[in-house]
Amino acid sequence: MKTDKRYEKRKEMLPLVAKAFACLGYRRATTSAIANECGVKEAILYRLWEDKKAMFVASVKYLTDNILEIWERQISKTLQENKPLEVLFDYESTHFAELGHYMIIFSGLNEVDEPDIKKVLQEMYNRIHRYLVDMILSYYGNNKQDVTDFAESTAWRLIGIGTMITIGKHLELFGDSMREKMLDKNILNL
Amino acid sequence: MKTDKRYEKRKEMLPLVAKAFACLGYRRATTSAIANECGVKEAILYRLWEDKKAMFVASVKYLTDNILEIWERQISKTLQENKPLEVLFDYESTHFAELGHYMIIFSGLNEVDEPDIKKVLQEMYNRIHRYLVDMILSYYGNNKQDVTDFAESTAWRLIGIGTMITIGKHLELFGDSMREKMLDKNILNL
DNA sequence: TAATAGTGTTAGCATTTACTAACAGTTAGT
DNA sequence: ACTAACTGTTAGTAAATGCTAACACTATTA
Repeated sequence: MKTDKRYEKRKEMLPLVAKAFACLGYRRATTSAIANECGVKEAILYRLWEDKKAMFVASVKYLTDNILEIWERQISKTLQENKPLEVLFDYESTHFAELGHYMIIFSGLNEVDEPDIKKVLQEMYNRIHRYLVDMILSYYGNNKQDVTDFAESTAWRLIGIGTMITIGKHLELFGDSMREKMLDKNILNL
Repeated sequence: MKTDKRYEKRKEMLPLVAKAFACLGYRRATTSAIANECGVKEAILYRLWEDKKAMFVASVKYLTDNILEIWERQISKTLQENKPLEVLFDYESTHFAELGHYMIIFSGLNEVDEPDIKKVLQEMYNRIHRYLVDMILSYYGNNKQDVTDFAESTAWRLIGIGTMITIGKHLELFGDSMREKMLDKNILNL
């Protein structure tokens, strides 16, 4: 039926739409630029999503899934030898910002007066935060209240540090060695 | 002469121009919106600055000065009783993101392919970073190499945490108590 | 007073941009 | 084969936006 086909098509296009947003940000990713990236005409995109905002919302969701999947895969790959949190630190300290998923967030933050966009960004941050919290808790193997508090604030801090690493890379503020120092495991009092 | 008057006018308008950019971001701050905020017509702005980009660059510089001045004032106010870094922590843990100076940065990050914008953002980050590094160094009262390394990476981390606090406030991700925990002095191993 | 420079306002231009109508060709079901 | 739905393309529209020309008015200077 109609909806089935649309669903398929959306699934096929979404990575490309998301890529356009991730490279250009919300405003600069004009509908024509997105269509170009997808190798189709604008009218086709508008048959798959109601408007540009809907394309953006779908892209944020997609990229969130994407990041968590990559982390998950990376962790399970080396689960035998290392603790998850350490794997994540090692991975991110070298790969952070490689995917270029960040522009979409910064540009989205400028559009928060659109409720849909605000909501999807909240969901994204909360999902990533929850994932990190769980990992920190399992690292310490403890669920007492004060540890939970520590895990939650630490998780937010880690996301912040990651953001700064991203900005630093984007603006060429510092090099690889600084990036590694910023994500040194010592900052967790390990 | 001509330039003198222009200089005066610019100085008078700049805080309002900056406010428009800070509230709306680069793209949403249309020249008409900026002019509105200033209570003048667009043509007048274009007699003071070459183009919108120049207005933005001037605004970023202005806001950087502004932040550093506020910090400086806050520190000198309580210098007798506390160490500068602690004052800054206390101050920021309650006031962070109050000035709303952040939108201008996020929106600027989407325009980095404009060399002027990239440059002014780099300068801004480097100035703030240097300021924090000096403060951390003076806190530890030591200039050995490893301490410098620590101070530099810690300063970037602090800016990152501040950024996350800002985003958290903007997106209503967490409340005041979390903000305080995130900027707890313990994270400096004090 | 006359000439020059500066200020404020209007109107508008050229371009971009999100979005759509409509048509031609194709596929699919009966 | 015939109808109906879908796909791809063209062309275009209405609004927004960065920016400017040009005019009337005022202040300044010679």
